[in-house]
Amino acid sequence: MTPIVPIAEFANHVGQEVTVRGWLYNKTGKGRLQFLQVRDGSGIAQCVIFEKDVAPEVFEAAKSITQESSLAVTGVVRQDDRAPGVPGGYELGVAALSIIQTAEPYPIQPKEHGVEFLEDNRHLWVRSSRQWAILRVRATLIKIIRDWLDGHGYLLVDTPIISANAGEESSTLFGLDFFGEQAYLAQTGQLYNEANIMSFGKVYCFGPTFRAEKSKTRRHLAEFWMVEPEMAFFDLDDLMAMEEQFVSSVIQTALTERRVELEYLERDTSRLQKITPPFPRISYDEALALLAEIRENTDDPEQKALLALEWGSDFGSPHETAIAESFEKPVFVYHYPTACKAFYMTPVAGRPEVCRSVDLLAPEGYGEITGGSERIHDLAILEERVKEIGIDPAAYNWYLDLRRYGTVPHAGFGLGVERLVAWVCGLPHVRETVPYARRMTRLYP
RNA sequence: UCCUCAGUAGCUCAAUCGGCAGAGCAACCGGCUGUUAACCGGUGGGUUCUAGGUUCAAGUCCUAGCUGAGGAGCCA
Repeated sequence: MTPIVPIAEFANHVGQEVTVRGWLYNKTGKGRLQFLQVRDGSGIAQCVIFEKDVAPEVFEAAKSITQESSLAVTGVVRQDDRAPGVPGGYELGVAALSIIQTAEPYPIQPKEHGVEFLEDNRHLWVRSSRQWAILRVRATLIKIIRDWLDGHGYLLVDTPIISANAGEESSTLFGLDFFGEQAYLAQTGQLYNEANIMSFGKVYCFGPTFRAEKSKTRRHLAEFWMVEPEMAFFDLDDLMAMEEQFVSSVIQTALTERRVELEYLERDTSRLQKITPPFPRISYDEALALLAEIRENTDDPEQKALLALEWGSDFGSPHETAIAESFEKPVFVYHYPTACKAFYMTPVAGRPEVCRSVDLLAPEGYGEITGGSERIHDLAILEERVKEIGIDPAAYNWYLDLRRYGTVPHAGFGLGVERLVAWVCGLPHVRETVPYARRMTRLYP
């Protein structure tokens, strides 16, 4: 028996006879010479079959094998610069071939397809090398995020996905029947994080979150993954300092660990390499002034209209993009108007119309990548805010309790995994950043 | 919810002024010893999104609907 070797490790097996088990990704023939591109999950390798080198039935099988048939090939690994693949540069000189199953005509070809067709066939599309590369980057980013937090004193504390809190924005929640009671799929684990920091100091939750918003844009999913760190004894400055270390480190590590995949995706990583601390920081007021300046300098009347904004409104997508494009690195925008942020964000002392919140806007049009704030830790102020917003204090009794029993200043933020993956991979749409996207128009497969 | 655009072969698309439904790829058959989404020759493949309407004649024009895409709002 020859050893079964992952394609990714071909470089360590040059001159040795090995077996690869996998699927036929693509095939081209030149008469008495056949090229099979075989993928095994770790990579894609070209397997070369000369008619004179193998038994007639093996060559016949190689000629007639269909795309995505499952197979095992045995042969000697050799270095050859002409060999395509991932990582490429090595190929297999085939001595034996066995077909496990001959695939029926495969719907996805190595060519352009429409997005609806591809999403209908997502269960097959995940095999495509581009999707394979993206999902490997995604898995690595998640691992790096967790490694960084675990290595910096944060404890993973899971928060519930089924939640009773109607709270802030019930229109954007997915409802469900919980043994006769109205329940909702979680939008955030943050309120539970605030309880957990009083036990563990620094925590994070990492899981799927759900928004029933009828959003149809390249940045929105109905089900998306979010990591939410929350820290006791953190103020807004601590928060920004932590975020820039965290985000920079995650990106730099991903560039190293997934170099091959990002190269395959033809991602220009030069801009990502510049993502190092410190990040620029501007206030909401300064951001408004910056937008006004950008409006002054543009001749495009459409752009002028899009960028119009009055004090007190939250930024839309065009504003975020324009602000972010003014900087090479991600930019922090802090002190947003209290009215356009969540009720639990701390008002600025002496200026309660703005709050101690901060969003991180990614460059290259990827928009808001994190959103966070210093939370209200004073019971009286929080009770007042609850009253102002008009939500039922009874439903938040446990949350208010946290301010009754040893409250401390604290802060936290949420980072959207899909937007991070899209940014790192340079993708135009978040639909490709998650294995099975759930969007307003997409529930199957 | 609003704005814009689109729907023709398995896939990606064409079809002039309203006048016989087309190509490439895929599939199938044949050829080719270094292909990179190979190439060359051949074969089969259609409820033109749906329902009405106008017309001698509708993929094309009109009305309504369905589905999708991009954007806005909202957000990570």
